[in-house]
Amino acid sequence: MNFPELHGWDLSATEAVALQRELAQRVDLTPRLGDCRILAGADISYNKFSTTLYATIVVIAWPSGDVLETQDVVAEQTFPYIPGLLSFRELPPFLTAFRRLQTVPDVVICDGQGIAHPRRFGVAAHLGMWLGIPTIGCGKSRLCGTFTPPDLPRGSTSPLMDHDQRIGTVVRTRTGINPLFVSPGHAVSHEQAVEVVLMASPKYRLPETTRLADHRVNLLRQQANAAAAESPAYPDADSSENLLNSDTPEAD
DNA sequence: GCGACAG
DNA sequence: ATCTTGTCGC
Repeated sequence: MNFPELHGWDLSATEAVALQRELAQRVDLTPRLGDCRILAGADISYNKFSTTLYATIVVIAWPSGDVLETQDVVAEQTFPYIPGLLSFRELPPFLTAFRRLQTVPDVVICDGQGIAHPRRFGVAAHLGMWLGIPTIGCGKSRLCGTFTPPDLPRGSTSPLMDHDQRIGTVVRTRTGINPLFVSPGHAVSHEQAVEVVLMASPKYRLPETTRLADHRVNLLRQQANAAAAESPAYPDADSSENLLNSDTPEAD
């Protein structure tokens, strides 16, 4: 995919919040979503206490579910996780992966919120503004807003409200299972966002795109861990003590 | 000041 | 998000 640089990423948390307020003004949710035959999912994983991020994009055909393309990226974290500023941590590696993508998806389903965000600029809205294609926020939990739990049957919904404004929809994708938090990211309506998420989640709680990306990104990380254990860049302290100290006199 | 807080 | 075994329920 090809897309222009929207802004730089060398920001403080304060600057990031200011940028969100600025960019949120330009969010355009005018529905421009046509056919949904090519869906994309994106996910990130990392080792606890590590700053290395593993990112994966999975593109699938629908309704066949066939995987059309995947892209993996390993990158160092450039921004920490701060609630409300998730996109500044996750978008840099995602954008690298999307640049390498040969297939242009009809819609991207993101892990996290779209406009259901304190400044109406969650990760899906931010990604959509960069890519210029329809995106949907589909979080497993709530960032902000109030709601009444939807009825138990799959397909039941309940509006996610921030005071008097609707910012998303709480959607039950499996009967009796915890609902998802769905909101428009870019170029989609509330209704379309819900429709797409329900379509992409026929059997499990999470959309197939999210499940596939989640599975693959964890394989990527675990394989990297195994490779690192097999041929470490630097031997661990215990096994290297003798080698490292062989020409170093002991202290008195 | 206190509680909440996507991944 | 990650760590982590078994277990309760449809």
